Amino acid sequence: MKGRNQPGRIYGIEMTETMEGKHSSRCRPLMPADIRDLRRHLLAWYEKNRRRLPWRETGDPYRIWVSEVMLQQTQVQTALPYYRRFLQRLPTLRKLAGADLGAVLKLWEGLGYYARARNLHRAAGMLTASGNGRIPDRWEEFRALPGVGDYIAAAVLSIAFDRPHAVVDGNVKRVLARLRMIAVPANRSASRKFFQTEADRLLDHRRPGDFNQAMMELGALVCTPAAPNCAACPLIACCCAHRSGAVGCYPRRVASRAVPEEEIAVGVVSKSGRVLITRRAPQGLLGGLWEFPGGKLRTGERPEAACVREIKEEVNLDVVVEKPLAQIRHAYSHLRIRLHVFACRFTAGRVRLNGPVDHRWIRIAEIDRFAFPTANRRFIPLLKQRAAESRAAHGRGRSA
DNA sequence: AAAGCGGGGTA
DNA sequence: TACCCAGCTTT
Repeated sequence: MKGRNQPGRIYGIEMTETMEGKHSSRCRPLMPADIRDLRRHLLAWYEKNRRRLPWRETGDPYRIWVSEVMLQQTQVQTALPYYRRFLQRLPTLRKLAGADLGAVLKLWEGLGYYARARNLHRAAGMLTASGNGRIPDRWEEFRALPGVGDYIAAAVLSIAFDRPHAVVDGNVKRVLARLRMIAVPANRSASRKFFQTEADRLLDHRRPGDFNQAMMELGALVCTPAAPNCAACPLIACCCAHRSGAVGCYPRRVASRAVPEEEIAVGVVSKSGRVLITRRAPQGLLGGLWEFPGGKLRTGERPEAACVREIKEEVNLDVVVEKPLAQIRHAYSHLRIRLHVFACRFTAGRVRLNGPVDHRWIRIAEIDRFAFPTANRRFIPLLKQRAAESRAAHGRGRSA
C-alpha cells in the first residue's frame, strides 16, 4: 500500500485525504473467490465481445510481436492498415532481418515513434544472426532484445507462448485503478510496480494470453477514459469505484507540463529539375527519416533568413529564397512546431553535411520512395503539383 | 525519476 | 484544447 497517501492531482483538481479515505473504505480486499469470479466473468465477456483483429487470428509469435510494437501508444484503428502492409511485405522474421532500414522506415512512415521500427529491425537481425532465427519463448532472452520492455515481453510471451506474465498498459492501469480505486498516479514511473503487483494477482495462469487481452479489450471498449459504459461491464459487481460513484476520479494522474512551441524554416532547394533532401541521424527525433533541410528560428530572426542560414550550416550551400510555399502547424506530444516552407534557388557551393548523415538530389517523381515525417508529408502534394505545372508549361513551350 | 520520442482520435 | 493511446530508452 506504499504511496497510497500521496495527494496527487487529477485534471488539476486536488484530491483531498477525505475523498481518498472515503473511497478506500468502500473497497474491501479481494478474496480468492472474488478473483475466481472476476476471471470467469472477464473471460466470458471477452469470448463474446472481442474484436476480430488480424493478430488474434494467428499464433505466429512474429506477427504477434509486430502487432504489439505497432500498438504501443497507438490506437488499434491507426495501426491496422500499417500492420497489414508490414506483414504483407515482411511476412517472416527473416524477411524483416533481410530488409534494409530505409524500407522498414518506409513501411512505418506516418506511424510515429520511429525507434520502434529501428529496434524491431535490429532485434530481427540479432535473432537471425546469432540465434537460430526463432523468437525466444522465455522472459530473460526475449526481454533483453532492443525495443522489448516489460509490456511487450509479457504480451508476446503470454499470447504466443501461454507464459504467465501479466501485461500492464494504459488500459490495464485504468481498469485496475477503477476496479481497486488505486490512488497512486497512473502517469508516474514510481507507480508501475504497484499496478504490476495488482495485475499479477488477478492474472489467470490457465489462460494468460486471453486474460491479458481481455483486460485490455475491456479498457478499450467498456472501461474507456471518458464516459465508461459501466452498464455493460462484466466486472461491475466487484468494481470499487463504481460502488463509490467515483469512476470519473480514476485513474489519478499528476498534471503534465505545458508543451513548448518552436518555429522552423525549411527550404526546397531546386537545381536543374531536382530538389535536395537530407537524412536525419539514426537516433533521436525522427531518426533515419528524410526531410528538407532547415532548422529553428533564432529569436527575432525572420523565417527567410533562418532558412538561408540553416541551409548554409547544414549542407553548406548558398541559396536565395524565391517564394514562400506553405506554413504547416504540427503538434507532437512534447512540442508544437510551425513550419515555414520556402522555395529556394541554388546559387553556389558544394554539399558538405553538418548534422544530416546523407543527402540526395531527387526528382519530385521519386519522392515517395523515401520516408518523411508527417509534417513534411503535408506539403509534399504541393511540390508534386508544382512539378506537374512546370512540366506542362515546359511541354507547351516546346511544342509551340 | 523524469524526459524524449509521433501521430491520430476524441470530447 | 487537452487528454489519451496494447511503451521503451536514455539521461
